Amino acid sequence: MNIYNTLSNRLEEFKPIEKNKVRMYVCGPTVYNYIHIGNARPVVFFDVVRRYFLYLGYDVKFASNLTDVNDKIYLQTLKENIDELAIAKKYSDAFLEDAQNLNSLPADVVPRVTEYIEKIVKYVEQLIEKGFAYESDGDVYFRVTKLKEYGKLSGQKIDDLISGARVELNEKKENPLDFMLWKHNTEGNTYDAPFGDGRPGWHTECSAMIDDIFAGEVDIHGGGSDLRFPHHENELAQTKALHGRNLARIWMHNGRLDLNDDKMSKSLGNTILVRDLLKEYDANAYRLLLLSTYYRSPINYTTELMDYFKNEYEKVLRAKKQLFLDLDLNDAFSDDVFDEASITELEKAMNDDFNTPNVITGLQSLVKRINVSLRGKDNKDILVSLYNSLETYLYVLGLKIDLERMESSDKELYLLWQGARKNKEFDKADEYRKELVQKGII
RNA sequence: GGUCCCGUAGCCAAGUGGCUAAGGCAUUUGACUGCAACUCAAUGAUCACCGGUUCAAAUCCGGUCGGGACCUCCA
Repeated sequence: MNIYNTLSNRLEEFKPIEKNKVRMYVCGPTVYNYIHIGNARPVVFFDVVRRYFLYLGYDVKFASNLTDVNDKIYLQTLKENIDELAIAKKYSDAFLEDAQNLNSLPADVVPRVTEYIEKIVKYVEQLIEKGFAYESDGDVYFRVTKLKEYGKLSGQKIDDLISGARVELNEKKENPLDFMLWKHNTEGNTYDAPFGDGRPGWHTECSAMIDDIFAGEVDIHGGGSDLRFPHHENELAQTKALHGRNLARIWMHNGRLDLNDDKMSKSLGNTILVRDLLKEYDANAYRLLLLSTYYRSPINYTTELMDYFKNEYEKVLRAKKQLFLDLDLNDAFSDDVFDEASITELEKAMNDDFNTPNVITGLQSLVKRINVSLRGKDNKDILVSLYNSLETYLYVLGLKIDLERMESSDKELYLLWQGARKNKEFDKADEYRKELVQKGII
């Protein structure tokens, strides 16, 4: 399996650090608001990455943090008139709920900054001891110039970054690029630390959490491409400084989602919240939309595009329903037969840096074969193998279609419908059909 | 100023050196059908432009034009 590594800017063959295990860490949100549909892209994409490793039989440990201590959370308290912990709780819960409604598997570990203050403080202390960080008027900063490789992940040189000219002036810093590990003078909740009351800086939490949860490098560290710099660069810098090693073998960054050709951002006010989208559209349809473009490419979200994937999803749904019905009527389910060609297609696409667009093409052709086989009254062995293959696709893509086997009375009803049609008793047939539709059977 | 990405049919989108450039939507046509829905089949590309390398380029190199990202909180 090849994965594109942002650190090396090339495809690399995936080799787990520990045999048959995958350690994944994906940056989660700062919980000061509901997430929008662009925030959902990494939530869905890295879920698919994880699902594929699970499908391959890897033992996957998946951690994704929640940043629940942050200035933005404090600012939100002013709007909502509840305290920081309540804001954090409200939007943490909302995020986890949204992720679940998007059919993403819950993370194995969900570390929160509030639970990690002590470890973060200790992390900062160690960086000070090693000379990579310094105190300045109660703040603590990371000394970027001490680390020769700073800039490697983002492909930037320190001098170029400085000449970027939009770096804020801050007299407390030795160098404008130095980033904050601990913020002393701050409004809202503060925490005790040897260098003074304050709050952790943004970047340190992930490094400290990964150290704690995985006790070493992770195989894959993921997040949106806008986290590459400065967030991930700084996480990497801290780890290099403290342990002299990388934080992750492979760094993966997903592309952005635009809305009608504009960047979607809360400050522009052109966001669509996940929870609003899901009132109108099935989560499966949105997953298809997100996965229909290669993960590193941008997606331009429009209503037309969403409607298109709504239709595409409904085709998949109909095919599964009809196939399921056919197998159910004949009691023809069986676990161990697959359509090899479509499984091979799935694996080939996924092994090629998670080429989900081609997986979806495979899904579409599978759906077509199902339709043809159902019409052609192919034998049950073929139908069940197609069914099991479809289930594999749906699992990897995280499309959730739950169907229940019919009660015997429903089976009878179905047969009555078929019989009435055969006998040209169309009034009766239409009644049966109506009832079957109501019950969601056809 | 620095770093980087993209430009494939009306639309979405694979392919990144080698048979006739995947697939889907829309369009048009046909088949199936008691009606309806569904479904199936057929239907379109000088791969932004110019030049170069090569036996061979959408794919590599140079240039032109156009669009965009990051360097600042942001998935």
